[in-house]
Amino acid sequence: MADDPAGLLRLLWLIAHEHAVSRVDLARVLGLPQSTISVRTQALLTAGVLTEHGEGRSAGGRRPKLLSVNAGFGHVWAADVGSRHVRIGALDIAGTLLHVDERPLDINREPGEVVTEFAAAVREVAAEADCPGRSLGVGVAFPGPVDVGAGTITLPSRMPGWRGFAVREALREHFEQPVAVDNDANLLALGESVAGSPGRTLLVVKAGTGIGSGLVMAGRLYRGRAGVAGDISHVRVPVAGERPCTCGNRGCLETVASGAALVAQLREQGVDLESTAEVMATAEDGHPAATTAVRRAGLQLGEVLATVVNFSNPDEVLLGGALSGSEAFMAAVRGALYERCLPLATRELRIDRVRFGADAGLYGAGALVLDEVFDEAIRSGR
Amino acid sequence: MADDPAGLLRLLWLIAHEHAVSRVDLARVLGLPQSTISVRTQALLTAGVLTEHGEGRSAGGRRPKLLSVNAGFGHVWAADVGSRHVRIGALDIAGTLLHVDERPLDINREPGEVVTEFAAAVREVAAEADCPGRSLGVGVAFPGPVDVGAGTITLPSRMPGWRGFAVREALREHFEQPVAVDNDANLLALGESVAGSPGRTLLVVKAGTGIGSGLVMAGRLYRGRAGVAGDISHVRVPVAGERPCTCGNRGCLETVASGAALVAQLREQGVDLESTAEVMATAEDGHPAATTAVRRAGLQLGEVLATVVNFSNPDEVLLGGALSGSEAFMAAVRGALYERCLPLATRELRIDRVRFGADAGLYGAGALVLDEVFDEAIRSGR
DNA sequence: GATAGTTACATCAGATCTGAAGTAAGTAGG
DNA sequence: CCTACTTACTTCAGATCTGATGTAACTATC
Repeated sequence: MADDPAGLLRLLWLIAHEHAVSRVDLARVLGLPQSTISVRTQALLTAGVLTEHGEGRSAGGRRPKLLSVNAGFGHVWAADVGSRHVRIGALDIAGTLLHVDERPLDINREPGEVVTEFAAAVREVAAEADCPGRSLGVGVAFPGPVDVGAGTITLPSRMPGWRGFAVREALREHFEQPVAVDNDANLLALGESVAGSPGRTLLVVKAGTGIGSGLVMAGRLYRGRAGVAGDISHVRVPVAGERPCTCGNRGCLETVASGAALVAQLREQGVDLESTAEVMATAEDGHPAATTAVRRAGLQLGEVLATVVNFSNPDEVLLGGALSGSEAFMAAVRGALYERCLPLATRELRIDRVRFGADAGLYGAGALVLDEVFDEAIRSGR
Repeated sequence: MADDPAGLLRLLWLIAHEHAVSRVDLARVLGLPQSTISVRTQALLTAGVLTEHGEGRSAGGRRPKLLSVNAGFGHVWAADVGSRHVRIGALDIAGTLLHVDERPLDINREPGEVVTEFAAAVREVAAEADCPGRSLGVGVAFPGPVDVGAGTITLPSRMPGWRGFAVREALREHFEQPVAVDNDANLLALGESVAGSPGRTLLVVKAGTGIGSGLVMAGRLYRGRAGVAGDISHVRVPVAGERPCTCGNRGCLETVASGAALVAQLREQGVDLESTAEVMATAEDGHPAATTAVRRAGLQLGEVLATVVNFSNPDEVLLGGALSGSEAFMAAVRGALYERCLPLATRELRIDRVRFGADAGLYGAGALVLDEVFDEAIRSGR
């Protein structure tokens, strides 16, 4: 549990999605001894998170007892905060998304106000949705470095005025429930790791308005010393030349391959666009300038990722964020990676989109709170 | 122990170097509970690795029992295999180097022959040296990717004909002792981590004839999926243009910043040189072309490291290998890192040379075997 | 020189995890 | 319907680690 923050959650996920339904299945899929599974499921049964409902078909021996997740136990709220909007969703305790909605939210204001507005938005969505059980916690992904231990925003290049702001405390006051916060790219990575095979090393990249990445090793999210691990947006790339970046430096990847950069580039060329989403829609419509720009962004990102892949040697590279929706973008990234990485590093490397598309961040934010919720549930139910 | 391969070794290191002499000291320095230290020291005392010799000064209470390492328990042999030479050393069980020697060794031949010659060289050195106790094991660092689990050479760009060769087995037959093998950059990293503060994340770079790096997180060496993690030598750098690399690709860092590249560059300019060592000596003598070349190599490496540092966000960046001996090289790397990294990533980042200079690989190779030796000693002495 | 406070170390009980053995409950074949 | 084999799950003992408590041995103070 402690050595795998997503341990119990992955177990529930497997049960809920019928990838594993009996204790033996779980042991096999998770690569853990049956005794360990037996103890853990027992704890979850006692806590009321799991229930048993009858028996399955025999495979030549004793029939397995069928496990299922007790949906009535409750749900959590997850949110993925963007520059202009916030995506809000409810997840059941197995980490499955029950309901999603998107609301406008301007984060370029006084943090306290934003938090209040955010809380109201969540309550609104909650009133509309019909989620089973009571709400157990809230997880939020922010578009910038977060000090997870302290629950504060570290250095918000896209969130001016938020420096050092104690978001977690502010949110807890509004919700009076467990609250967990982290960086959006990290949570993208965490969400994918829960649904993926255990023990694999994942490099998950969020290519949206900004660019970020998260690394999951052996089920653990690696956050680095200052919690800024995974930053690849300020790597110098030759084609960026001397273009100034929000970080104060010049020639960063972000100035040529981020959604924000694409918007700027296309506007320079006289294409009337305002958001990353519009860029993607325009490219999808076959607009030549937009398509070329998206493809170039993929090549640039791929070049940078090649360095990171050679260095960290992951099992999978997963791409999320708005740009990853484009086939041309994905192809460009793949091409650059295969061309520039060592054969040994790419031989069995899986390069793919994140499983949950635009909702991937929500799955991760949900996973982060759920981990706390289960710890609490098991501790108290003993 | 299991979660920190250098656990016992670090403990012994602290005792031997008088950084910690009593159990309470150890607990404080290692950040572990006293009870754990008590149990571990007891096991080491029983195994005969540690001894108690009298008591220390009181600090206002009960006098501490002084611990010391039993040098008579034995020693291990460590080797750092280079392209043309092999560096051979003996380390006591605290991981301290007792004796070093360097011998010529041509690895561009049939692996079996090389191993035989290597074993003979070790025995020669051993005959000359007067090391306390018996030999307990052998650790060897190779200049290429090693499959540590299987004990084989993976893909030896600098060791043609070694592909898949079972070095560990071959060595074990010669020495009839525990043998441990790994990549040289990995062992450089491991060696530094034992002597450094526990729990820190270290990015250790070997800049010699080739370029490699190793990452240590929370005392654990990260080897990646295929055991090729840490490769940064085949990243594309703009100044390398279309220069062909041994990896089959073009424009790699290795073609401009490695010792081999410097030799080639300077020879093109009419400077008569053959080895990386000569390049460094020439630069040290103030030869302008050599100095410029070394400095440029540092800048190139620094640019690439900036990406890796932003991504992995370590506590320390440590440089080893022949090039790191140059002040100009170090300054260039530092400069590039500070210029290109995020302020958050460099704010408390330590950038330095490896503690043990040319012997750093030996410390790591020794640490790797010693870990096995202690496991064995404790298991049998029970 | 009794008392209180400090420091160092040992020991133990509780928690977690896991391998091995045990129990339960089926199928298949005669 | 009895025996042998499978499969599924439980239980238990042993290992490791650690927080809490206990013991030992000293210093300082009145």
